[in-house]
Amino acid sequence: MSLKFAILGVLELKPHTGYDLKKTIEASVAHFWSADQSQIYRTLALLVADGLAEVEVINQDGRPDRRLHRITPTGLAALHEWLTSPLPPETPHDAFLVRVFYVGELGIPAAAALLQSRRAEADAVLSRLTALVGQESGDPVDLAHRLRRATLRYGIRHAEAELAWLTETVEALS
Amino acid sequence: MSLKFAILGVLELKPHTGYDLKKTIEASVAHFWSADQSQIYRTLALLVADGLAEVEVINQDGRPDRRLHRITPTGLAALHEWLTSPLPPETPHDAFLVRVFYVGELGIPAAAALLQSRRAEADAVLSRLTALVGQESGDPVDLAHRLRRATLRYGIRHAEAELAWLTETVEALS
DNA sequence: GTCTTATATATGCATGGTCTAATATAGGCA
DNA sequence: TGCCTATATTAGACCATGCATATATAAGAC
Repeated sequence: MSLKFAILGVLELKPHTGYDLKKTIEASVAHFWSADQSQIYRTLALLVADGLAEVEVINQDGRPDRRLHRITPTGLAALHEWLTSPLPPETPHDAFLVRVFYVGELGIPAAAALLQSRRAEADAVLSRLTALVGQESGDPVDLAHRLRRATLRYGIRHAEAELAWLTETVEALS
Repeated sequence: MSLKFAILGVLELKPHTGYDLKKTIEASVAHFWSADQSQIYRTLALLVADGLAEVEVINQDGRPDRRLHRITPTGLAALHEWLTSPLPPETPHDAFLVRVFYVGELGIPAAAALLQSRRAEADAVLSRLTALVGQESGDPVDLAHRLRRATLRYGIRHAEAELAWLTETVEALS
C-alpha cells in the first residue's frame, strides 16, 4: 500500500531506476520499510501507468537499458495528499506476541529462551540504530532532515521499551 | 503465516468452530493479532488438510452445521515446535514512519498535524490496554496466565514509548 | 410487522508481498 | 581459466490478507 508512497518520496528527492531505488531504500528507510526487488519494479510500473511517475530510457550496451523514473506533478500531488490524509486504522500482526501468548504451556525454560532470543534481536537493533544516529553529524537545521532523524529515534525509543519489558518479564518468570 | 499457530494455540485450550474462533480471537489476542473471518475459515481448512486439526460435524437445523475443530497430536507437536523455533528476521513495514520521513517537505503545520493524530491513536491504545489490565483480577499464579498478561504490558510499554517520542519530536519541530 | 442482530459457513476477487530464476555483460580475484 | 559480484530488468508461482457477497433462520427491538 504505502510502498507506492515510499517510492514517490524517494523520487521526489531525485530520479531513480528500479535498481537504484532498491539501494536507496536499503540505505535510508530500511529501519522501517523493506521492499523486495520485484515488488519495487512492479510498483514503479504501476506508478507510471497511473501517471504518477514517468520514465526516461537511457540506452546502454551489454546490459539492459536504464529506466530512469521521475515523479510527475500528479505524483507530487498524490504524495502530498497522502501525507496529509487521516491515518488508517491499524490491523496488528505481531508473531512474536503470539509466541509469548502460548509459550507458557511449555514451561519456564522455553519461555526464557524465547525472551532471551528476542533480547538479542532488540540489542542488535538498538546498537545498529544508535550507530546510525551517531554517524549523522551536528545539529540538523532543516525540518525534513530533523524528521528523518526522528524516525531513527523512534526505533531507538521502541527498542529501549522492548528491552525494559523483556527485563521485567524475565524477572517475573520464576 | 502465524495465524495458523495463533489458531492452533486457541484450539489447544478448547475446540472451536470458525465462528467461535473469530470471537475468541477478538476477545483475547486482538491487541496483537487481527484476523478476517474468511481468513480464519480458510486457515482452518488448511489445518485440517495438513492433519493438524480435525473436524466434528454437529448437525443443526435452520442454520449451517457447526464444524467443531480440535487440535490433533500432530498439531500440538507442530505448535510446540514453532514456539521453540528461532525467530525469523523481521521485515518492517511501518506506514506511519514513511509519512514522518517525508512530511517535512510540507512544512511544520502538516508535520504537527500528523504527529498529533498519531498521539490520539496512541492515547486510545494506551487507555484501552490499561483498562484491560485493570479488569484482570489479583495476582496470576500460573505461568501461562502471567505471560498472557505480559502481552498487554508489552502494548502498554510501547504506547508509552510512542507518546514520549511524540512529545520530544513535537517539541523539536519549531 | 419490519428491521437488525446473531448464528454459521463458503466463495470469488483483488491487493500486496516474497522467492526464484532467466537474461546478459563487465570487472575483479584466485 | 573459472568463479563471484555488480549492473539492470522482467516474469511466474505462490502465499497471506482483506473485502464483499451469498445463504438461511431465529430471536429480539422498535
